[in-house]
Amino acid sequence: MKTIEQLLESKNIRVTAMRLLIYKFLAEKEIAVTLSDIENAFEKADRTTLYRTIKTFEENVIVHQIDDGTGITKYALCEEGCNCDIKNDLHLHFHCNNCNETICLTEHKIPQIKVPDGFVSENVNLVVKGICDKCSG
Amino acid sequence: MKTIEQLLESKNIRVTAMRLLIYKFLAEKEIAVTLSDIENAFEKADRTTLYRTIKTFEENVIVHQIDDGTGITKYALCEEGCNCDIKNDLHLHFHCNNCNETICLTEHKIPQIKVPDGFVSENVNLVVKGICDKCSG
DNA sequence: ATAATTGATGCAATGGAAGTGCAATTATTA
DNA sequence: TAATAATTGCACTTCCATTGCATCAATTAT
Ligand SMILES: [Mn+2]
Ligand SMILES: [Mn+2]
Ligand SMILES: [Zn+2]
Ligand SMILES: [Zn+2]
Repeated sequence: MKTIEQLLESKNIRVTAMRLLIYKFLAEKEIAVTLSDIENAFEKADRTTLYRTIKTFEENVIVHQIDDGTGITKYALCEEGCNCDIKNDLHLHFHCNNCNETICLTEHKIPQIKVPDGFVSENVNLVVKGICDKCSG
Repeated sequence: MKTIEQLLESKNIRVTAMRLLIYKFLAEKEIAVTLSDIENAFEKADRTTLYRTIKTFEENVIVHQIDDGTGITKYALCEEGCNCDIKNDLHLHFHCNNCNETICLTEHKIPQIKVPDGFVSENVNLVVKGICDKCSG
């Protein structure tokens, strides 16, 4: 079990207070967050710093981007040992139409999708919308 | 085989020159188009009119919206007899990473996606990215 | 036919999110 | 300590989506 510091160092990312805070924030949430979610959580910090921090995380496969169709990009921590950079490792995302939260269903791998002759599938984005467990209870 | 006029009238949408032109434009294209694609095709017309026309079409299930992950909303005509408003009729979309075109693969229905207990699936967005038939040839 | 009403269009402005240039600050290395 | 490199903050920009309001056109009522 790596510490956050070790994780960052292993990817040659300098350990800064901001990066640790944002990482912890993401780790505590179990849902995908937008940049403005982060912004609201860290009002003292500048938006650009938050933006660049999350981009640094993204480039280094610490978080992955989620396009859930709301038009606003969301981010979530990659799982231990996930291979978000490798096309076939993609998992399913669920967007709740009631509470508007988006979560990673990391257990649910995306089924193989057949495409017509001549088409080459490189990667797949699958978002299921509906009512989440908390809202359907 | 309905004329465009009949289609519009059947949905209580007034037949205007602009609406006919935009409908024909969409019908000629076999790919999904952005608002600025339409804008470029009708430089004399105002963007707002084009925008509202497409929104009118969307509300009346004449076109459907496609979120292919490029960040820009695209639109395509609904098929004859399609039920885009009914959740299970959704089809697959393919986005080409080479030519950047997005097309409807209307023949390819989305497989049933299982979600965990407590979750209710209402609708699914599935976008496959890769190389299209024209670009892979 | 004319007036009243409703809807369509055009212009201007707004808002939100994403992204960039540059200067200032902070951390690392020489 | 000095030189260097990376991070942060501020201001600004761009792009797309959306709205308010005035005007214009079409439909309906008188
Ligand atoms: Mn995820
Ligand atoms: Mn389609
Ligand atoms: Zn919910
Ligand atoms: Zn292509």
